[in-house]
Amino acid sequence: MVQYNNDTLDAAFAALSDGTRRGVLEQLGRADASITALARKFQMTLTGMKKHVGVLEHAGFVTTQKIGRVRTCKLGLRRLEEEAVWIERYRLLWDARFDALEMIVEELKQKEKANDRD
Amino acid sequence: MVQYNNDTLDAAFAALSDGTRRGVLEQLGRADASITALARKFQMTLTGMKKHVGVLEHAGFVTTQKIGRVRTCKLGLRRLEEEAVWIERYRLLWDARFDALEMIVEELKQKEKANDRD
DNA sequence: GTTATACTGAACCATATAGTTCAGTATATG
DNA sequence: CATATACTGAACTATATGGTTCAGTATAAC
Repeated sequence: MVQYNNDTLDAAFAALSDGTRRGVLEQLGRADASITALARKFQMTLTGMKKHVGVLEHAGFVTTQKIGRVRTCKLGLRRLEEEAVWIERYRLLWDARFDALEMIVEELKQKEKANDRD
Repeated sequence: MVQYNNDTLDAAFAALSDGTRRGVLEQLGRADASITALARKFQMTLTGMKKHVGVLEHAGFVTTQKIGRVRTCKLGLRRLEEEAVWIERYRLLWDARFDALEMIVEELKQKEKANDRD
């Protein structure tokens, strides 16, 4: 019934709603990194960082690969395409809405003028 | 120490991470609406919808005004500017990162060729 | 072979989210 | 005035989030 759902988008925006995770994405934009390196940089336990990476991985923003004892994290193939599209679509809606409001305001002004003439 | 935080962005992305709230934004993009109207449209109690509207309001996406017994919700002044900027910046990072990767791949290919010639 | 490193998983904690019900208050309507 | 409507707030439930500690396992280094 509720077809307003889109789990992919939910997961993506939820992943982006945490400062640490946004920081991790920016970090990985500069260079791949191990869990340990990220944990140190963001002053957090390994376990804590692992969870954040898990969230980013689940959202498709990050992929990881374990070689030996080191798990290397890198940016995934998902490049915020969908999110950008959603936001853009919303912005268009917003613009349209406020253009409409302006028209109404304009209309009211005209009516007022007409009333003034009475 | 953790300067990766940005509560505004946190609140914005968190607000967008729920399908019902994204639906409400789209709805308000078409026309202002009361809590009751939104609750009916999204098949939810008044109290539940009030909470969603509260989240959107807190994030700055929606403003409300109570006249008589009706609280009318409309799009706020915040038009996802910051979010669009963040996402765009990330996308540039992403592109740069993958361009760099491509260069490395290219480099490896060259080395391989050189080895083949040995 | 011992020790250090890097991660992993389970369990726990505090708080937040998404929803509900129920009992109000305030405002329209007849 | 009586009743219906629209919202509000408190309290409760179930689940998720962001973090921790602690006890492992697997691999690398000496």
